[in-house]
Amino acid sequence: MTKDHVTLKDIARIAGVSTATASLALSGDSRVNVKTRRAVEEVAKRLKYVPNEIGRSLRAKKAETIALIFPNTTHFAFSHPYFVQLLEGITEVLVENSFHLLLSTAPSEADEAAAYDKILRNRRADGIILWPASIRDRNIQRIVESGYPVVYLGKWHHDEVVTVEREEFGGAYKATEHLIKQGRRKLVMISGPLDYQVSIERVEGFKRALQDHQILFEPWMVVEKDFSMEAGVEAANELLESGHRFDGIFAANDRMAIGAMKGLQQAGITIPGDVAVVGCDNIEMAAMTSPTLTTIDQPMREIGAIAARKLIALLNREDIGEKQTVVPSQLIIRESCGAEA
Amino acid sequence: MTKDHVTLKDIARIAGVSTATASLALSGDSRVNVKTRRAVEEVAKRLKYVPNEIGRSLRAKKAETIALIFPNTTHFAFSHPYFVQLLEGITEVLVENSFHLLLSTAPSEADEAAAYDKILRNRRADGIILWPASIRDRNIQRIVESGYPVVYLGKWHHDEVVTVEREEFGGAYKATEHLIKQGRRKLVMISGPLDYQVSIERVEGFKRALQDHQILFEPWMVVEKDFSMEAGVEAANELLESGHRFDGIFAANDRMAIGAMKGLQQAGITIPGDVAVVGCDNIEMAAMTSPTLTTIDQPMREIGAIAARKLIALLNREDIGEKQTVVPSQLIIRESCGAEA
DNA sequence: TGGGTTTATTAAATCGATTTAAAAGATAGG
DNA sequence: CCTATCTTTTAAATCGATTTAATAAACCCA
Repeated sequence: MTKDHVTLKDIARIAGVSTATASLALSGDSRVNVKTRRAVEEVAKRLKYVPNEIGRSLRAKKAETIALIFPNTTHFAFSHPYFVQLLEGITEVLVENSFHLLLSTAPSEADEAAAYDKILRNRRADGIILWPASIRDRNIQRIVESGYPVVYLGKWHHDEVVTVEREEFGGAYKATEHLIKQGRRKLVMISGPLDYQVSIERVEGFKRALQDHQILFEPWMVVEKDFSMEAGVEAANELLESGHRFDGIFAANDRMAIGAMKGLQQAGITIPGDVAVVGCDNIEMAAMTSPTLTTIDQPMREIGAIAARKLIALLNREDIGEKQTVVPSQLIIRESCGAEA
Repeated sequence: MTKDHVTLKDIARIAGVSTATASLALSGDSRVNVKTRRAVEEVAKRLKYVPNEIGRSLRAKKAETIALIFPNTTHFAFSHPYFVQLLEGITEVLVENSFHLLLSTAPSEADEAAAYDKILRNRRADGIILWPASIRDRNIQRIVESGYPVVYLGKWHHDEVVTVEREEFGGAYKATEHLIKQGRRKLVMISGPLDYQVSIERVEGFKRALQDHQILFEPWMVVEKDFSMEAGVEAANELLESGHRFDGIFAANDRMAIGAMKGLQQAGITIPGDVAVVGCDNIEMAAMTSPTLTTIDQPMREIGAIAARKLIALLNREDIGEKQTVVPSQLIIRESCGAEA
C-alpha cells in the first residue's frame, strides 16, 4: 500500500484550495466560482476521488442505509421463495435513491433483544423494514414502537405505524370462495403456524367465506403446519387418516399446497377430480406441477418497493401518503381447482 | 425528541471522568482503575449506552461490514432458490463475528463500473464476497484484481485470488456417469447460459463423462437455456422436435430439470421409463415432483459460511488456510433416473 | 476615491469514538 | 524529605467529510 486512499484533503491540496472550498465545489454550491469548481472537479476526476461515506455519515448523522430485519422467530422465512422478490423490490428503490441495504438477523432468540437494541442505536441504519414475526415475539413491539423510522410488513394493531401488507384476509376469502363456486362445499384449510398474524388472517378469510355461503365451520377443518412442502404431505396424510370427507383444500402457501397434492396423489386421490386445491403465493413452481396449481398471487416485489419508498420518504420527512397500504392479491386460476381457466 | 442519543461524552460527564477514561474503561483497558471502570460501566448500562458505530468506524478505518455483490449480469441469480441458503451461511458467520452484511446490486449495466468503484472506495465495507457473473463482465475482473479483500464464489484463472467454489465439473461428471450406469447412452444436456464459467464447467463434466464411457459427443447434445423452469419446458420441446433420439437428460439446475420433465410428460413421454432425468442443486421441490428428481446437492449454506470465514480471516490478517476451496457435491438418488435409491 | 455590496474563500467547529503522549497522583526507597 | 517508579487520568490529535461564520477580494456607484 503505497498510499491508502485519496481524501478530500488531497483534492484540496492539489487543486490549491481549502477543503471547505473543495467540498463546496464538489457539491455544486453556487458560492464557489465556476472556474474554481471546474478545477476541483478536474482534480477529483483525475484522482478518481470517491468520498468516504463513513466520514460523511458521521457528520450528517445519517447513514443513508436501511436495515431489513428478520426476527429470529421468522428465521425460516428465509426459505420463502418470494423472499428474493421482496429483496428485489427493495433494492430496486434503494439503488435509485443511493441508499444501502443492511441485512440483519439475530444470532439466537436469547441475543435478540440486545441485537435489536444495537441496531436501533448504533446508527448504522437510519430506518428499518421489519418482517413480521410470531405475535409472541416481544422484540417486534419494541422496534415498532421505538419511534425509530420503521415500516412493518404486516398488520399492526394501531394506525400510527406505517405498514405495507398483503391482502391476507381477502386473498384467503377469494381462494375459498372460488372453491365454493366450483361446487366444493366440504372444505379444509392447511394453515401456517397460528402464532403468526398472517396465518390468523388467512384462517379468518377462510371462515368468513364459509359463513357467507352457509357452510358450517368446524375446528377440524383447519390443520396447522409450518409452511414447508414436507408439512403439506403430512397434512394431507393426517386429513385422510382423520376419516373426515373433503373435496377442497385451501393451503396457506404454495409449498404446503404442493406437498398436499403430492400426499393426496400418493394415496390415489385425483386432483381436481376428487379434491380441488388452491394455494397461495404463486411461486414459479405453481405453473409446473401436475395439475398446475391455482393460487393467489402476492406481489412481493411491489410490496418491497412500496415499503422502501415509504421508509425513504419517512426519513426525508416527506409526505408518505397513506400510512397503511394493502396490496391487493389476485386469484390465478390453473388446473388444480377444476375450473376453466 | 427530547434528547437525541446518548454518547460517550454523556457517559463520561455523568461518571465524572474524561471521555478518554470512559472509552478505556469500556474497552476493559488495564490502565484504568478497577473502581473507575466499574463506575463507568454502571453509568453506561444505566443509560443503555450503545457506541455509535459510524464514529468508531471512522476512527478505526474499518466498517466491520462486508458486502455481498451481485453483478448486474447475474441479476437473475436472485431467483435461484439456493440464494437464500447462501445468505444464511454468510449471515451465520457474520453474526458470530459481529460483522454486518451489506447487499449490493448495481442499478444497470451502465452504472455498474461506477457502482463497484464506489463500493471499493467509499469504505462502507471492508471486504467483498462476489457472486460470479458472465465471463464477459469486465467489472468482475476489476474488483477481483483490485487488491481489495475479495472472496470469489467460483473459479478464477490465477491462484492469488481467494475462491470458494462448488464442484461443478465433478458434479456434472457424477450426474452424467450415473445416467450411463443406468444403461442410458443417448444423453443430452440442458445447460445454463454458456457465458458463465459455471455452465462451461458443467458442460465439460458432461463431455468428459461421455468420453470416458466411449460415447461420442456431438454439439446438438447441449441445449443452452436460462436456468428458469419455463426454459426447461422449452428445452424439452426443442429436443423432441429436433428428431434426435435420447434416453437421458442432465439439466444444469433443478428448475430446468423440472421444466423439462413437465415438457416431456405433456408429450406423453414417461420418466424414467423413456427418459431418465438428473438435475442439479437439490432444491426443496426436487423431492416433491412426480417422479421425484435425482439431483446433485450443492451445499450453498456451507459455501456461504466458508466464504465469510475466509474473508474475515483475510481482514484480520489471519491465516486463511487454502486459498482455493472446492466444496464437494453429492449425488442424491431419487426416482427420475430409474435407479434403486 | 471611499463606503457599501456582492462574491469567493477559508479557518475552525462539528459529528462520536479511539489512542497517544503527557501530566498528575500515588507509592516506595534511600 | 526528595527523587524514582509505577499507576491513573486526561488533553489533544485523529479519522474524513460538511457547514457556519468570518474574512478577503472584487465590484459598483456616487
